[in-house]
Amino acid sequence: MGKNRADGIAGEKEIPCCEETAVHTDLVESVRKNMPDIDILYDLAELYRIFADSTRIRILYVLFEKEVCVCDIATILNMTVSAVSHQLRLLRGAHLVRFRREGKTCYYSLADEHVKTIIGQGMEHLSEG
Amino acid sequence: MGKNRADGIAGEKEIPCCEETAVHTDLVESVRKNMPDIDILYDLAELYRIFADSTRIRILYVLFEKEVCVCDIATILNMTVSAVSHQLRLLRGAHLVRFRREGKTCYYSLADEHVKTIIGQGMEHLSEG
DNA sequence: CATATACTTGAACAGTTGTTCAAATGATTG
DNA sequence: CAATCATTTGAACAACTGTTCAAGTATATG
Repeated sequence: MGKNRADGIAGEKEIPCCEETAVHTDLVESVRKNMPDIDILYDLAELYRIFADSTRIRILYVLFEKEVCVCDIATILNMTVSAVSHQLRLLRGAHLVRFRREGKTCYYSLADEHVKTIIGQGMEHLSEG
Repeated sequence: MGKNRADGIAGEKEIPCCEETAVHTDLVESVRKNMPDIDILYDLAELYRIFADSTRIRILYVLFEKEVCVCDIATILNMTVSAVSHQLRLLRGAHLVRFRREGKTCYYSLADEHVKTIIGQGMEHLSEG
């Protein structure tokens, strides 16, 4: 459901639609040519889903500062270590954060600059709302 | 729940944490200074939630081409008009698409360039995965 | 090896989401 | 104003999400 099942792009020739209007072949073809494969779009949606939670964004903002351990993130954000760990697992799965173990302690840091760019663009969009 | 309730940033002075490690005052202060208000983070998460569905991304890719009516989007993407309309309402609410009525027909188009930038950055992140 | 610490993992629960179906608008035409 | 077309809206349902709680690793230390 939420996940989504692709049905690809339909139609072939001129598709009569809203009577007057019609889906023209060249538009369908353009879309077909420029839209990435559904599997990629699925991964893309999954990537944005990771950003779609303020807890995870707050964790990322902590990591903007420096590399920190799970326990410190929990303390700073006033959350349980367990809740933080669950979220870090998702962030790790999306390759948004890096992971390093030093003795008993696990340190997390930002994976790359895209995180900052994506969040920056989002903030820009909001402020121009 | 999913939505999220902010608890702000905790602590004040040196917070002993993982015994050896400690949350230092300057880190807490840095985070407090650089992290936007929770209400803004909430809006930001809500914005990404809109991108977090491949159906909506497919709709945006159609709009990358040109301004189209609901019915045409439905035809191109092989969806019901109703499903498309529901998603367009969300996209409209996030100011990601613009809306124009001409007689019986409703035309939709991209609101601004941030949409393309955000999707572009996401695609870049994926391809460097 | 027993204990303690730092963290991860799994199950469970309430809350949220996307689609479908049916009914309701809004605008145009006869 | 009745009929039709393009679209929106509301209720309902299954599937998914984030947190909590309890139990499980992994590493270090006595």
